[in-house]
Amino acid sequence: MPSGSLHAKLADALRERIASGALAVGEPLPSEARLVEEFGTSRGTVRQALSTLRNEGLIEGGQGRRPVVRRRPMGQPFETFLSFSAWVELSGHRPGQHTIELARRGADPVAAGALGLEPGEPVIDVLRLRLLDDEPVMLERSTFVLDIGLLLFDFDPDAGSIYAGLLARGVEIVAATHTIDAIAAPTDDARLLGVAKGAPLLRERRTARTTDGRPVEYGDDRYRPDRATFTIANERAHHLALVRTVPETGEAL
Amino acid sequence: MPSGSLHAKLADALRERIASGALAVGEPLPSEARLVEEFGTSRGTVRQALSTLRNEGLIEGGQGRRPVVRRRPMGQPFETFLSFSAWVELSGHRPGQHTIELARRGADPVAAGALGLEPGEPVIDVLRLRLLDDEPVMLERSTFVLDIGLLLFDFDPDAGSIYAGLLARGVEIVAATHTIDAIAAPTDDARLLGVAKGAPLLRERRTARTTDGRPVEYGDDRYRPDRATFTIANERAHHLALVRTVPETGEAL
DNA sequence: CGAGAGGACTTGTACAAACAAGTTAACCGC
DNA sequence: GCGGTTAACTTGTTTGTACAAGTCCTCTCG
Repeated sequence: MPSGSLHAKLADALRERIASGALAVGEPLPSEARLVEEFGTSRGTVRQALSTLRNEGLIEGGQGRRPVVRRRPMGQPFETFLSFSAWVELSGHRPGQHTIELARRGADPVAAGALGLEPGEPVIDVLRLRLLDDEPVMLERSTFVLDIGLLLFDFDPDAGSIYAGLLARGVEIVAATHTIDAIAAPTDDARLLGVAKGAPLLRERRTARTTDGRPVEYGDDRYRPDRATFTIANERAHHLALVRTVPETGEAL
Repeated sequence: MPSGSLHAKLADALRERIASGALAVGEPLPSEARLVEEFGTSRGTVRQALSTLRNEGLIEGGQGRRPVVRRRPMGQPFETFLSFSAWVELSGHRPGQHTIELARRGADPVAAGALGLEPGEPVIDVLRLRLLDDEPVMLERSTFVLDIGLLLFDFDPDAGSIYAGLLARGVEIVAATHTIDAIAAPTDDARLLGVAKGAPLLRERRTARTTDGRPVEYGDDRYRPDRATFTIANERAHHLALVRTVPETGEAL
């Protein structure tokens, strides 16, 4: 998808070469002069494209030395973090889901606070059990504001990602705030996830917003910590990237 | 600290104005033409400085519209995430620590694996109880490679940040990988942290590296989830920022 | 054989000019 | 008064040129 401007097309082309492996990890990129020759643009445009890739963390290097392809492209943080299905597939496993409840009711105080509503205002609640290779991994409680949540009745939530379904209907979620902590499993959650009551669960609470900054979803996801963890890689100056990872099996609780 | 190049100095100057409040949040920056006039540079240089600030997330804006100062500068993610002391102080609380053990012994298999050593190779183990307003919040188990760890005997670990002490001795930790999950508190940990045995703890395991990529520390931090959580804010395209936050008091476990 | 000088190559910085495209506000006509 | 057009202003894109500074290889000299 060439995004109009020349430097964007050039950046896309180079990204493509890196993704396809035409430019291997650790390998130096063609020199700027070479790229100028190949793409028929000016050096300024080439440098603008390279600057984009540098900001994305795809390449690194210093003065006098050709930039090299970075070790780990570390994926698309946003989509990966937002979508359970996308994460599981990226991990090489098979995602699944079972919708336990899809209901319209009054908002509970916590969700109402996060969504900027009054408690009791009508919202759409979704309770889904998420599976990884047919085993329960996560219990997802989502609360959507009414107009967005009503769209959920239009498609099958068991089919796949809710976010993908909403996106197809024009609802674009572009920002979210996540809080991660740990809780003891209540009786109901323990039964659904197949763990003992009181066992530690990894909890991620989420407020998701659309382009205009309006919060449209409040989520409370509870993971079996032996099946899912969160991983963060950070480097000084260069920004953070966060992805969920599947811990090695056989790890003791 | 003007970093030599003109565009870096210009970026520093603008950062300074934002930090000092001379450019308030939400306020538009001077136009590029205005900055050219004021600093006596070319427009390309001005644009390069603005590009830097944009990448740092300090400003945002689109074509035809003057860029505006962003809502939250969102701090220094790396230092904040690395240093317990810095985080607590930033949260407006009083940090404290009590070193329980500082020992030289053979590396256990997990730490050895993370540090690229053979199990049993000599390492330096540190066990510290971290306090927030005099109450225990986190139990920190760190394993340092021998040459780095020996430096710890030179200064008082109870005085403050180990990272600050190491930095003063020329050990610069610039990258780390963090894994977050939840575990049930073992008997010893429960006693030290003042929670019931089996209570859920938020665990962060960490491998920290120096400039050359060599892993020098493996850490296992266990938090009381009612006193510390992890928060992530992400926006599409724009990268992630992560900070630890103190949850509101009185929140039920 | 090793160390150092030199030069070719590469990226970083800075300036200048011109046009494209989006935003804003004033202005004019109805 | 209201709506649409226009014009000024602003940022985005692209090209061109020149020099500075760092890297890497080669060649020479001791």
